[in-house]
Amino acid sequence: MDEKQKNELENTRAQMRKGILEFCILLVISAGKIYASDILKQLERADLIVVEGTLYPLLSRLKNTGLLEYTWEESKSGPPRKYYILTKKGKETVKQLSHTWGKFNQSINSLIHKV
Amino acid sequence: MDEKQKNELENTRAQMRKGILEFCILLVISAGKIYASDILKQLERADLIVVEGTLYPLLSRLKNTGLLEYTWEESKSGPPRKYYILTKKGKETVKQLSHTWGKFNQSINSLIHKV
DNA sequence: GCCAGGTACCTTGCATTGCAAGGTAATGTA
DNA sequence: TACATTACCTTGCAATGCAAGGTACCTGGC
Repeated sequence: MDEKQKNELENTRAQMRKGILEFCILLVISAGKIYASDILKQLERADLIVVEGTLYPLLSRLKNTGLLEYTWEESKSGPPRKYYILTKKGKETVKQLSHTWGKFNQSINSLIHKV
Repeated sequence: MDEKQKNELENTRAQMRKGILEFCILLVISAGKIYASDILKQLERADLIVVEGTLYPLLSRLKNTGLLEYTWEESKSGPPRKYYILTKKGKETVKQLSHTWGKFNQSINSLIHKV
């Protein structure tokens, strides 16, 4: 496999990752209050590469659309942290998106099995 | 559920769709030679919304990166058609992407089950 | 023959958004 | 006080999906 193809592959993977990013972040937060740096660690543990410059604007967007809210909390070892939780709307959205995810899975499986 | 939330939801869904688009197109083509308009129909049947303005540039890109090639064929009822097939590289890539898809599925499941 | 309608391919311009890079500020430690 | 660490945030660029509009070929009715 040559360099060009590797890049193409990595690019497509990146696109997939982007697509599920927002969903994954909501999933992580749905597990309980959490702040940005820890969200990054959780996602990394799930093999999803995300960086700060992506996460912060996204969190702001999700807050502005009413899916998230946050509270400041002091830390024992550093500056204060913004702890995010899902709003009621956020929880509903996660449910809907889980369903959507299932649907896409079906779509892809139906395409795969035609081969 | 209000209008704003619906939009937010639809937006996130659109992002997911985008992410898997390229993969899905390759899957469709992997089933056998096919031309653009029929690709659109196949995707629609799998509940994936795609439009011409998205598909054509993407097909060109995939051709340029060597994943696809095409041949012109006359039609019995209209202008000639570009029939696409996967190259060897394309087939490899589809395999890789199927694997990637499985991985993302795992990631998401691991996140879901933490809740 | 000619033109209306259908089919098929393609391009332009805009808006969204992930990401690299760089910046600010609070706290802890030497 | 200086430096490191942790945490939050912003700017500018590049990629890309999509709406809208455009070109060209073919068929069938007149």
